[in-house]
Amino acid sequence: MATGDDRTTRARVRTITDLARIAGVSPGTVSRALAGKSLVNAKTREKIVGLAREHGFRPNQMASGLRRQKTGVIGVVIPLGHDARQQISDSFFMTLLGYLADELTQEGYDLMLRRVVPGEDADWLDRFIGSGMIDGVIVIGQSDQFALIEDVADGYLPMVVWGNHKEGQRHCVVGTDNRLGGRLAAERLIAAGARRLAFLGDTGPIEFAARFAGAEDAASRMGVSLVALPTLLSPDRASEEIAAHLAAHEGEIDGIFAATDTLAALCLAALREGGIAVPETVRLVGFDDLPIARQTAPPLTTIRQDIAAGAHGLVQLLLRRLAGEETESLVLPPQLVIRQSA
Amino acid sequence: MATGDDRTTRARVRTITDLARIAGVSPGTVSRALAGKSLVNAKTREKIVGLAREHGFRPNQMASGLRRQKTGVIGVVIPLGHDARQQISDSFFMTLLGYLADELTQEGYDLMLRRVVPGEDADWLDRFIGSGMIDGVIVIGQSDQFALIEDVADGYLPMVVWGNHKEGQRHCVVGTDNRLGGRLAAERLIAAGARRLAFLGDTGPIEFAARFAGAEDAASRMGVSLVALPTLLSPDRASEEIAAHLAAHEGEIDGIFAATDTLAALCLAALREGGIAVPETVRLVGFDDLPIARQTAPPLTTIRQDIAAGAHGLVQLLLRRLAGEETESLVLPPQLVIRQSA
DNA sequence: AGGAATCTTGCAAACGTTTGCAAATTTCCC
DNA sequence: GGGAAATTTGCAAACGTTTGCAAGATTCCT
Repeated sequence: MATGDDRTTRARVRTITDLARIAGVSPGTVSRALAGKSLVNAKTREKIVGLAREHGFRPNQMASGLRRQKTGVIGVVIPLGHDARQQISDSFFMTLLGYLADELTQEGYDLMLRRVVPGEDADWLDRFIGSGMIDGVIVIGQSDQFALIEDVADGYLPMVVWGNHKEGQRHCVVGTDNRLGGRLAAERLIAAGARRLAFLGDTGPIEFAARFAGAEDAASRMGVSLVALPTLLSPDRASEEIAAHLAAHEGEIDGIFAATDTLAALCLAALREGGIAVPETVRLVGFDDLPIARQTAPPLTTIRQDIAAGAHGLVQLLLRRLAGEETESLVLPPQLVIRQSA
Repeated sequence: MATGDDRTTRARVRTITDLARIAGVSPGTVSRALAGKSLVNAKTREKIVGLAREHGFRPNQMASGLRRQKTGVIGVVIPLGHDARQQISDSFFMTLLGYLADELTQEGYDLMLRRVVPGEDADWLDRFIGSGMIDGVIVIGQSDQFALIEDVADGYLPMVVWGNHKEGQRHCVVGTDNRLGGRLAAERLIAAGARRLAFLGDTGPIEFAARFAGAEDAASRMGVSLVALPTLLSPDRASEEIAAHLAAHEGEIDGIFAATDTLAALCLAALREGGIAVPETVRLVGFDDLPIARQTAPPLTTIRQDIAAGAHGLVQLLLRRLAGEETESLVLPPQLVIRQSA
């Protein structure tokens, strides 16, 4: 057996031409056989496929990509607006990335990942698209690059973005209805007895701004107060910042809507530290429904984003755009998950 | 201005030949100019680079890759041994992935991500390597594929694996000294007053087995007992399982070493549920030092893996292997982080 | 049996870069 | 000013695959 293997494997077969020589046919035929085209005789195909397997041959994707003018690779890019956001956003974006990997694999695409810092590289999106390495691109998070993305969208069809939907925008986006989510959160706090609300989080990023706006909608409709407690979101500083906010508003707040479960968890720790009972004294609602939401004490009431559905939507829309179709954006409904913090 | 732009951009310049025509030189010269080679006259280069920028031209990476026989892409593959492990492993692996993305970008490489289920696709590693799309590969986690990875390592140099180091193995691995970590955990539990220890986690995966072995070392040396409480690690079932374990060993255990912070967090919840005081009645130590470890109540004492250092090591070793060097494995020291759970 | 219709195959030209080689140009030195 | 040396360019052949076209086999029908 070993000798047999040695003999057949002796000259490594790396190209379709090598295989053609061994099989006694032309390279074109091998190509057609391996591609499973119907233009090749069944017996010939069988023989070629057998030989390919035996020699562990796989056609070179680069050459194939070059010739066919498509690569079978989808680019996934995460713009990091300010470094500070990076760590906080990780948990959510990374989970989304995992689902994306699964969805794309299932559709036969590979995934090329890039993190970029737009500040250092104004050209990030064009560069990725122009590289010729990817058939389409998924942008995870608009960060502060809304305008640039809009520009690119005008001349480049196969792009889908995870983020917030804004009336009349030109790029195709998939995302949760943040405003509705914010409303649900505030309504829950109010239903749980809160009358003096606070929003914990930076209102700069567009998604967070929408969550805040939704909360404002509910608060003003129900006639309760709402104050914004901006945080830098830098993971090291967030804890102190939150504690400072809580101290500054001691006794003036009885319901907190955190922009993110991660922030909510930190907030919960700060409240515990301060001896403030949750949910008795202060009610708390998070956003995302990350795994951590289940594991805090008490478990977090939160607004769930359906990450799996989001990934699915991103990929399906992208596929249709790859086929040349102009697609609409997709706005997913958030869902209130009641646990024990509110 | 608009007219000027229109005129120059009129015929989209997509290939190096297009640009050559405009610049009045040969394609070869353009190629050399853009590559920054010294064989081209400074003035010519300047002109060409200027035109390239003006027209937003970027050389096609596929063609370049094909010709140069290198792609500038590193494959990162996550084998999912059994589906069950997937979700639990996410938190740690995804963080590692983030750091890898940064390290690789910094070195000028792109990252191609693949998740594979070895059970469904026995050929996963060869297929990735043979695709011709990547210059090297980083495997995140050995899962249950140790033997297969060893085989591949014999014939393929540019591969580095995150995982456990085993005496005499042939593939280059970067990872934490799990056994030492296990010892540190057990020693901490004992120092905190525990005498009847338990290990919470599946001892199947090789990393976890090593952690358990390390704990055994310490336990037997110090003359305390240690029992293994295997868990399936499927996220839905884990909670119930842990609760069952705790109930079964009620009062017989005063120190728990959880294989993972995620498990430790679940365990903490179960203990709280059962009204068992931590760390007074039962001491608890986790592993990884994930962000969550800081946010539980009480915060977790845990064994820290330096993920950033791991990512750095993986990339540096891979680079040396790409240069043809045979490299040794890299074993990183774990670090005990004392918080309040033990 | 003879030709039309259908299958299979081979040929050769792409896909867009890079690069060894040699030709053309410039610079330098005596 | 003349030739050697150095610099700058162009030419054309790769890299490994796919695919339109046409030629060669087969099959089928009358």
